[in-house]
Amino acid sequence: MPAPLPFDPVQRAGQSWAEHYPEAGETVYSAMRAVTSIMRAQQILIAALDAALKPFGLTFSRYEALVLLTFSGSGALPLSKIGERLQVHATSVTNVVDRLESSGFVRREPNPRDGRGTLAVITPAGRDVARRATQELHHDRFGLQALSDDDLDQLFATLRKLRQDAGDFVD
Amino acid sequence: MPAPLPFDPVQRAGQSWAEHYPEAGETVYSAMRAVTSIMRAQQILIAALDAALKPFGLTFSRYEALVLLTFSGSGALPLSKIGERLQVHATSVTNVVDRLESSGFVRREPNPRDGRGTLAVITPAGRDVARRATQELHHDRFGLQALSDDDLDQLFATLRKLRQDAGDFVD
DNA sequence: CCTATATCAGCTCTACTGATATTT
DNA sequence: CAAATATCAGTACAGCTGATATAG
Repeated sequence: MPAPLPFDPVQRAGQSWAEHYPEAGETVYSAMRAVTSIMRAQQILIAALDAALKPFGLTFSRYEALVLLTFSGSGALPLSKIGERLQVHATSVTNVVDRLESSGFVRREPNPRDGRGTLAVITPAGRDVARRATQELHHDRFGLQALSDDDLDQLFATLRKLRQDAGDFVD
Repeated sequence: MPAPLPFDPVQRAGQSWAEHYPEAGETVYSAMRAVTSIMRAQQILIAALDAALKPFGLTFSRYEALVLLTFSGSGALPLSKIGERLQVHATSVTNVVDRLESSGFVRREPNPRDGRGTLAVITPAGRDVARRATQELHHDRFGLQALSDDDLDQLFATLRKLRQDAGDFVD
């Protein structure tokens, strides 16, 4: 890990932006700072989460899929439903389930209600690792120890507008 | 693009979390919603930005590096400085500069002040594409049209705590 | 001698496109 | 027949490790 900078690089970028694009206006500088902050925040969080999950043989993507399965009554979901809920591409679902399957955390079964479909079914080992990994992430507060409860709820509320605008859901 | 869900999947996940981990407490549900929202927001934004930049032969990473060069007085920066400012790994800087160089947007020069180092120097074509790409991103408000100026500034302020906590900078 | 800079080979991961087999 | 489900091959990208050559 490199030494910290003696200044906030995003703030500095915003100042440079204002100097070089004076006609753009404040709203553009605010947007630039926000988008850069989100990119960097995601990078920080995914690194922390993946590092915390590595001892369990999971990445955050695989963890999300596994937990979704524990939340379903039967521990089984069609792959299409997993993609829908986690907002990931069908081929990415195939990939994630492939890896969870080769780790022994899920198995595939044909969907009895739809001959085209496949169910991902969580195994006892999958339930166990999900439980232990969740305990760890709860302890880490999902990497967000630096933020207050109000910060967290405000982030959710604000980014919800963005997700809604992007067409993730109607509500 | 798939049909929108009739509910917010992050909100739904938060409810499931509270049901399945009742001992975890509200702060954990808030953290879970926030982290999931940040992940999804980044995915939405990077897709929009990369799509907007594709006609220019740029990705957002390459665009950031290019703009940083336009901000330096001489249009030249050591690769190490680029990595420091954009908070990216040295090998990633090499990769980004490789691609900008093969697009003709930058060239490499030995650093006259440090025999170990290399400068990335922006070319006239690089300046031109940076200018046009910036115009486009300003018009798109960096993909953040859904958010108000207050939302944007609040996001910056909140995520700044996270970046600071992660050791990006001291201030 | 130790550290910093940059590169390279090699790997993992996610995400996407386009094509395909199967079933509804 | 058209649409949905899942897979597969192939590509692009970012991110990392470990090793290396060079220079401060």
